[in-house]
Amino acid sequence: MTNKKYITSQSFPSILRLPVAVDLVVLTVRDAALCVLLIKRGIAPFKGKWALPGGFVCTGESLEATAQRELTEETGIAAAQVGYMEQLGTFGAPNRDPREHIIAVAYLAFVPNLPEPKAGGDAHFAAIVPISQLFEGAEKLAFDHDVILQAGVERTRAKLEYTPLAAAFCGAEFTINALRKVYEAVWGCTLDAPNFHRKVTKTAGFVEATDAQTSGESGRPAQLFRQGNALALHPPMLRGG
Amino acid sequence: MTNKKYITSQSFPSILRLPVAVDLVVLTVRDAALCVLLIKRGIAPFKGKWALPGGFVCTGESLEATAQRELTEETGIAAAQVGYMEQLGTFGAPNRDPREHIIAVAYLAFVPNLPEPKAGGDAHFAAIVPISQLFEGAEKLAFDHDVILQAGVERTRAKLEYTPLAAAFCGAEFTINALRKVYEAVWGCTLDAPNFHRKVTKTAGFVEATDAQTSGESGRPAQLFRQGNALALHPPMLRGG
DNA sequence: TGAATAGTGTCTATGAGACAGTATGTA
DNA sequence: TACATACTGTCTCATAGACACTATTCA
Repeated sequence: MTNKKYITSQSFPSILRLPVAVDLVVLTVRDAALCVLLIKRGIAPFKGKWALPGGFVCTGESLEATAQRELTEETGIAAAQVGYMEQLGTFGAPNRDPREHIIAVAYLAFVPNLPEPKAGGDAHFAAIVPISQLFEGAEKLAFDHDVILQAGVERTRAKLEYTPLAAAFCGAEFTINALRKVYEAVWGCTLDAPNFHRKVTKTAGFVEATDAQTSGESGRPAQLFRQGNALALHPPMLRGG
Repeated sequence: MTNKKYITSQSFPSILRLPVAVDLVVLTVRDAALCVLLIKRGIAPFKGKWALPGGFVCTGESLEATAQRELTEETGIAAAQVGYMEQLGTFGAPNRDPREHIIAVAYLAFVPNLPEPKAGGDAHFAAIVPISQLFEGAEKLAFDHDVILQAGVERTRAKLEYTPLAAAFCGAEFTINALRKVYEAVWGCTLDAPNFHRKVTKTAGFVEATDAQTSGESGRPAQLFRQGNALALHPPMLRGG
């Protein structure tokens, strides 16, 4: 579709039109720490700064399609590797990009522990960085990506309370112990292993047992589970407070 | 700012630009029923259909500013009357508007019981309609507004569980009974009045007592409360199941 | 006094949390 | 056998829910 054709298909000639970007908060748990996938910017503005991966909505494309496309293009993560994805929020301050007013729709994705990312097609690098390092360090992300990342982390912490989505950080099959380590990484606390085990296995729809067990490791083999079919946990997990 | 100047300020000449609308899900409780404020469309498409109020983002305007402006322009509700407002989500399917691809950022607002709305400046009518009537009836809202409204109602039901925002449906001061009726309207159930009273008054930051009481009504006067300063309820309200 | 609404007491069942104890694997 | 990890039992305390009961107003 040519630009000319696009222009002539406009129904509101006088209405403001804005570029719409989709930015991704891709989270994973690595070495017992919640981490985010970042891209080092190769061009101005914020050249050399870390940023969330993202890109612009194209003609005829839904927001979800843009998110999936950018995930693959920018980070090399296939759709099948993504444990969960949802819309996080939309950020539209007129000055959030120094070039012009750009609307950013942020998506939040949970992926199981990843291999080191390969850089995408462009001349930029991807890295998986612990959240704690970003919040402690003085280094700011590009644009308003600190705010978006913070929103993503808080959404994630809340999601683990009332949904079974912690399993989205694990593979298809996982032990209760692995699930507990996800909670501990995301919430930044320790949980009592026996009580956690009972709570998870007795909450309807949280996990379902498979026929398999772990083997070859030290200690008693652990039962393997799959994510259950519940959309919400009744009652929810609690983090005190 | 002229259109010419706008065009020359673009930094990405080849990038798709889309109209960005803000649509409002304005909810209130009236006659013990959760209701939404709707506008009857005066122009095609969907002429004569009910729709959510909304309008386009203007130059230099944030999403929140657009939401506030549309609320006042389309419904006559002043900012001070709004109990609470938050972003609900963004809807961007390419075919959601038959004219062209339009991104809609939806906002959710809670307002205390309203007077009958006056029509806005345009030739359209506003009405406050019970949610139950919309979900039962066969009549569909314009565009994808049924989906947006559904998302708003579900967000609201969830918000009442873990925040003190039910108070945003009441005035500045309210009785515990009035607060309970908000819960009953939004959740569509009945709650035990004595237990509700104890739960609300004993949860830190949910409500704070004022010096005032009701008077002139039948029965024992009721203490008046204000919304507390808690952002979240620990532990949350429960709706069973 | 009676009706109406506000608010408290109290009993029971359920679940969270602490932590002792048992089960089952590897070295 | 020693050790490591998985899992279960059990006790205590806090809270939700049911519902009897008391308090305070108006007619």
